[in-house]
Amino acid sequence: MGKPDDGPIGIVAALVRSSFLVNAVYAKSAREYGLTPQQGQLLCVLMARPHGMSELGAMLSLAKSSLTGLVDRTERNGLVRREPDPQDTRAVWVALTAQGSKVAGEFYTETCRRIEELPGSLNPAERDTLAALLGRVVLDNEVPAVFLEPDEGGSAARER
Amino acid sequence: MGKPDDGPIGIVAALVRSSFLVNAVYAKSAREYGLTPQQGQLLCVLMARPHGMSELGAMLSLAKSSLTGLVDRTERNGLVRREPDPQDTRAVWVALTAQGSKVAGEFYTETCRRIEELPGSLNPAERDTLAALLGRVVLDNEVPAVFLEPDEGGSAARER
DNA sequence: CATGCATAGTTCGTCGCACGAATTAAAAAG
DNA sequence: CTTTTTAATTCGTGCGACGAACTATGCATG
Repeated sequence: MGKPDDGPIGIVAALVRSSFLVNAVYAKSAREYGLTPQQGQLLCVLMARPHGMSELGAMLSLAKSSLTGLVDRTERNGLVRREPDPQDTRAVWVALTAQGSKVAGEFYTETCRRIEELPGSLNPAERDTLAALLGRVVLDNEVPAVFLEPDEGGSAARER
Repeated sequence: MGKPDDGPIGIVAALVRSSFLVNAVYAKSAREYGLTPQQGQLLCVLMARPHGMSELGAMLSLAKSSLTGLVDRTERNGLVRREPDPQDTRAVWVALTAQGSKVAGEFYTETCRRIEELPGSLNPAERDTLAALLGRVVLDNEVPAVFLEPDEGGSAARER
């Protein structure tokens, strides 16, 4: 058998290295919008609709204190706001501000564009196959919607 | 057209969400070995062989000061050591210690196992297709070997 | 209605980690 | 020999992760 790195890589290395690639692209894009990757992620989740802290914490797999800090910093940047919950005075809803919607939309659109370029050497059928297979993996593992579908994100980004 | 979340997800959302999933699994695994994700990543890179700081910085896309700190902390944990470069007294090589090799091997093996389970609902042909397509994306984008192939990693982990 | 339990979120303390600018020391180029 | 380039570290700063403890509120029970 040839050297391992001469052959096709396995599913495990492929998944980990593609994750590294996506993280790098995501972080670079976020940085260009004055965001950290975590702030970008928060904004993307909130593009769909406002969320409670408990729900956000669960989606982002963060300790409660981590989320409090992240929302504090993002609120201080004027991108989100906390709103009281009329039904439960303990709870708050986190929503995008007008500026937050604008930044989130732009960040999201540009990040979509960059991520879309990554599989650039695949033909359309191969892309569809990759999307279908990865999509099943994501579905089966119940990954939260930390990034909207372009259809969802596009309409959310346009509703400004 | 049906609701966007009823249909198959697109390549962009698939890539970002699968990255989120892999990150979560990787972080959880690292944590169980007393490592942070960044330390785990450093150890995995070093499983192949010792690296210079410049090469490590390039592979991990880190600022030089960030890498210095990461190596400081991992050295303090007894998992890596800095060795002088006989050819260039400015430079250092970073290598795994005996304990570092052990921890890296165990972390790597367990993380492989967990990542391998993610596409559990795909049949073998589908897994091979996914690996081939993602592998091409990774290759075309020149992603560094931040995670060894199981063949490489297995032999590296066994060389103890 | 009062009490106890559960939940929502924040505060606190700590450590890891990211960056850029500046610095020191050594190697390379002229 | 001097100047430029390179390797890595130090410094200062801010972000982000955690767990424990806390405060306040809602819910269930007697």
